[in-house]
Amino acid sequence: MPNSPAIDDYLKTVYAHTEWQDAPITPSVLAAKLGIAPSSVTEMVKKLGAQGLVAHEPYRAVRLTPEGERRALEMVRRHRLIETWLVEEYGYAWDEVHEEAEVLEHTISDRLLEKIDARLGRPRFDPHGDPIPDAAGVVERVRFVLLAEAPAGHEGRVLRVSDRDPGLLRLIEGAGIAVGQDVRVAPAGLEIAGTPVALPAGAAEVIWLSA
Amino acid sequence: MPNSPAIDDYLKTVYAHTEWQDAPITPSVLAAKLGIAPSSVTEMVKKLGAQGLVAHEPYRAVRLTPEGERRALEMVRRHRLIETWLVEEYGYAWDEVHEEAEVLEHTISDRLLEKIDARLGRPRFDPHGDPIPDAAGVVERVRFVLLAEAPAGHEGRVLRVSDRDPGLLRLIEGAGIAVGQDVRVAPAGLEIAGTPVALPAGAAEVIWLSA
DNA sequence: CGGCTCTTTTCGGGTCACCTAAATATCTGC
DNA sequence: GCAGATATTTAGGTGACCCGAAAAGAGCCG
Repeated sequence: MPNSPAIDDYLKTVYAHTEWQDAPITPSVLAAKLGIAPSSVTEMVKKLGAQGLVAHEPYRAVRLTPEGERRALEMVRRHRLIETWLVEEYGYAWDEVHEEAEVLEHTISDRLLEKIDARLGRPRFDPHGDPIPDAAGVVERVRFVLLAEAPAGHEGRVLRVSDRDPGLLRLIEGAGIAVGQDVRVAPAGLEIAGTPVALPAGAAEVIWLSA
Repeated sequence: MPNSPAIDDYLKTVYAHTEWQDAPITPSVLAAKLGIAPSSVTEMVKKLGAQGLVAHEPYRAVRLTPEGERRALEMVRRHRLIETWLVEEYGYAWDEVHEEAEVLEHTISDRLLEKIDARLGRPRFDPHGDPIPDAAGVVERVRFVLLAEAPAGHEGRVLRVSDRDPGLLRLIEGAGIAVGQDVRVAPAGLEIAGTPVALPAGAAEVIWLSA
């Protein structure tokens, strides 16, 4: 059973959904994230099930099998390594890499990917703070809290900013927030080194802090 | 009329055929080069004709329209720049780049391609000696002879070695022949700096010399 | 627990790029 | 200039992946 770009995208999306929260993904959410009709998801999920890549009972959420997860991690690795590479070597800003990586992850050969990985010094996190699985599919796990759910007064480091919305990413960057920064959760925003910082609308839903 | 990888491959292949010889390509040759059935070519050529990319009357050869050539040159540029980049930056050998470039040429964005071009210093020839069209589609043209058709005693520089057959490329490299070298055509092979060099079978059909 | 809503699936279709087999046009040698 | 060989086109499919409309299941509220 050979893979295809479409299949890889499904697996990656299912995986990504559970990476920073625990509920498994439902078909409608999967459809929304992939930008396709729910009926198409039903069909494809059936195929993935037949290939042993996902477990799925009708009208229930979709989960990856171990083999499905293995392949998903492979794609996540590709995506994040490529994003890192575009930022480090080609002067892309962290909010500009997602789309290009979305395409290249399907077409760069294993060989080139390995050279890229080596050249970057086998990075363990991408520019958004997401961990990059190693070639064996092992991922670093860190304890985290979503900013929207962190109590006021919580102190931590900005671990990750979701790369789903480039516009929001730019606003967040404009507000002076960067991955790796030490921050403190204020009643209505963040404090960086004691200085309060106003957050763009929706930002608390895409910023993760260390626990 | 959006492009597709398939369409781009047709245009590029039609263009490539007339680049180093003059007869326009026939459907069967096109099918052979693309590795698909002749009937598929008929169908696709009809579509390309409807889009104004090729001129074709039934049972005749296929020619590019100006617009078709423009797009073909765009693809040729992509292919050759990517090949050059893989050799210069990622340590690929000149016989290893073709396949990777074949895929990446369809998926690298204009923006990344431009950065690659700039980083390489806007090269005008690729590792096989093929000229790289500039962003406006202008190509360097050089007077050339196919080795198989050069008279014994002819002296010239190795301009180009076709990249179609990686195995043959390796044999040619193994024989000590490289792009840019000054050579002399001997009755049964080549002379490099007076030393006769034996040629692998078929090599004379893929090596071009300056006229 | 019955009805209403929202989610998911089923069903019939569509496009793209490919295929094989069969028909037809062109070319070549005599 | 005609027969046979060869090239090309037509006709009828196929597999991926997607769609919208309609049917069916699941969840919830009174």
